[in-house]
Amino acid sequence: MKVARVRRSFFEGEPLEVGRSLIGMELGSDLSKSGCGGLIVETEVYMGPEDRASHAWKARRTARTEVLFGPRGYSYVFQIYGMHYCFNVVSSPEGVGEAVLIRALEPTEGIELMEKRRHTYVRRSLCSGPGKLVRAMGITRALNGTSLIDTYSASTRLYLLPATDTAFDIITTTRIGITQGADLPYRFYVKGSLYISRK
DNA sequence: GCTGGGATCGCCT
DNA sequence: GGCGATCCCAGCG
Repeated sequence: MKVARVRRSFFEGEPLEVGRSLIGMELGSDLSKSGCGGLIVETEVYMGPEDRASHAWKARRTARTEVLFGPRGYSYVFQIYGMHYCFNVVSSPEGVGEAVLIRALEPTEGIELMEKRRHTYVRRSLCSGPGKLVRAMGITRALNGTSLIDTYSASTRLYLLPATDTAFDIITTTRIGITQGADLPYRFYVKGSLYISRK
């Protein structure tokens, strides 16, 4: 049983530091009594109203982004390109809208289940992208607004565990797939990892 | 009310 | 490397 989840205070740091600190942590899901998860090897930070790439740009709120403007430590899951989903963790206090996008995992648990969900046995491709890891982990829009901190209960089925192995270097670079704010160094990944979405 | 673009992925050449 | 799939929402009228 996973119990040592991260605490709310983890998300109270400076946004870019939170994004960087998530590297090496374990993200897991325990859905339908079948756990799976992996080590976070790639993240991107989306700032609040001032970040043109952020859904919180101009502090515009919609039904879709409501969770993004909620309290820290909750999952923000949204659909992209009509067919994929992205998973974020809200890292700002209520009303601000900063979040960290989880972009890639090194698979560690429930590999067979993730292979089944992804229809591939290629380990390095299982979770090497935001849409891929969401599919592999069984994360759906139903998990939008799920707490990732402190308590573990029947309704909180996603968890984050502190990094156990921190013997890696982190590369800081620009975010992927955006046009606005494309020059900002808000992306982090594990140097040399086989499991990142792109160099 | 219509149109175009988006924090993607997998298949094609 | 290029492209289509396919939904949400912003911008325009």
